[in-house]
Amino acid sequence: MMKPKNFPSGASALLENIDYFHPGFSIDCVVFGYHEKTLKVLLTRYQGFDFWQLPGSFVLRNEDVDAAANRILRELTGLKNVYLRQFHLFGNADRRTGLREGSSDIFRKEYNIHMNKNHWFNNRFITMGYYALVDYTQVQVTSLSSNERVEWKDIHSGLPEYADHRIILEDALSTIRFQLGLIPIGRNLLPEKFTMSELRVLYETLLGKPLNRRNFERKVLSYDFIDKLDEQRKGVAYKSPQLFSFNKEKYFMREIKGLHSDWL
Amino acid sequence: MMKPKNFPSGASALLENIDYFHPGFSIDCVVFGYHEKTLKVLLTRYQGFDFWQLPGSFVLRNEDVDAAANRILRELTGLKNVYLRQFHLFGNADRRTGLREGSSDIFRKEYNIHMNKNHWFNNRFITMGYYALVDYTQVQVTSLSSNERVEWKDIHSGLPEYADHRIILEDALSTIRFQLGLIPIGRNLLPEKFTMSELRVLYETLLGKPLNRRNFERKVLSYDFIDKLDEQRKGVAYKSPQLFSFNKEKYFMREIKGLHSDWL
DNA sequence: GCAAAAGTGTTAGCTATACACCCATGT
DNA sequence: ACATGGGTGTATAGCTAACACTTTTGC
Repeated sequence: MMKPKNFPSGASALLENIDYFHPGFSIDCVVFGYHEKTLKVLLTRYQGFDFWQLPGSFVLRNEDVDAAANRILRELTGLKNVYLRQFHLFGNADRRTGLREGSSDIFRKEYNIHMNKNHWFNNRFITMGYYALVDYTQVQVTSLSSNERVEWKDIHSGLPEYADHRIILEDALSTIRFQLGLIPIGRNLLPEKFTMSELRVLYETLLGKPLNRRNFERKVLSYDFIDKLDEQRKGVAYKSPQLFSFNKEKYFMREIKGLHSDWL
Repeated sequence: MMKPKNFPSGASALLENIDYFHPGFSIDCVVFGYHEKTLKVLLTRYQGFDFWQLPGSFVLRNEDVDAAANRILRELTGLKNVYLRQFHLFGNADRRTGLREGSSDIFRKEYNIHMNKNHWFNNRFITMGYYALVDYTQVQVTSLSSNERVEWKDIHSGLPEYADHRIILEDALSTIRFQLGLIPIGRNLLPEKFTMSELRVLYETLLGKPLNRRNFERKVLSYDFIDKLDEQRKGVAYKSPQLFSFNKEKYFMREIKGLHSDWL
């Protein structure tokens, strides 16, 4: 039962011995990316299962829960220091793990999971929902194990079908939509350098409505966390647009204080 | 190991058999009240322990986590339908339960907890932090068990000393301060009917700064979730002030949409 | 009458919104 | 040349913030 040193950084070890993990608890991650004017989410699919689910994992017995979420993201996308936040705990009494239903006998055999009814693995799971915002262009999608596929799915077409994962995703979505007007969003979803139009279209996509070009620019610049660069985007059609980037310190301050910190 | 019917609505049964509970997981509640222009928090103290802690509990194996939080609040305050929200999951690898350190041998003996190192009770705990906003005047403080004391403590003097409970409380506080400018707060902390001054002083207390009387009233009324009553507070010194109350439907809408739903 | 709190009006300055116009570039 | 997206100016309506004045009440 003692955990070996350096164990495990890859999730292939996930079920090597189920008792290395904190009992009855899991993490589910909703990883958002933005590409070609659409919002994407990373979904995974296990061999032998005919549905997509949110990437998730268990937490090691001696691992911080937040660290476990970061581990999953690193394994999944190759990225460190991802923007990753808790958004909701899903603790319904009838929740089950993703690995036990349908054709999950495969897993039981392969990973030597006992069917003891009193073992935590065969009982209710509490799961913490995390959402992540990542730069689509920087992500290298990697399967956590050989019997798993990971893909970017369009938020409007490919949705997870497993258990309550659809609810978890919806909840993550409404969380970021609510946050949109409260804290700055964009640094994590856009490349380092971006044009004002790209930022605006991102907001339009998330809000689902068109925004006034002129007024958007004025407002977003008034918050003073975006720097105008001495550079333009080349090789595009029509007039070369100005490039901007986020000022990390000022952006970070606004993340903490919120955009409406001056209320009363 | 099977859970008996109707078990337990009182926390005296809490440790009757530790395996009735979801392993390695607990709830901590930060219950805020407002009285005599100060913010208060409910703390508890177990017999044989020389420190105050946040009220908390385990979750029954077949109980929704949110339901468990509501159960604690009901037992503690006598109130149903309390404003109660998740705010953060505390999952550091070195977290321990509140019942094992110091003079906790009392508990081990009394409740027949085995010292088996592999038992979840003797390992790391993940705890979900909930905060509650309650009407101080409606609360009947009740101890969860005979060997426990529960008291309202001033937020600036009496602070919990157990483990990371101070951090959890701080976190709850900064959460409600942040929310203050985003969603309406007050309905749950104030009595049914209140004066504009009482509402303003509540905000001043939470924000820690004085607010302009005239402009506060105009702004808060402009949000249109407060009804002016045909009634005045009687028996107070000086001019009788106008009474107001929250319009439940409109208030509820603003809770969901936020005060800045018109952003862009 | 006076002090204290309540109730209400005014104004200068700022922000939001809508719209207008010109510019640069690839075809 | 012209279509398309980029860059910038402006005028109006509405809101904020600061302050001032009046009213009511208990002592």
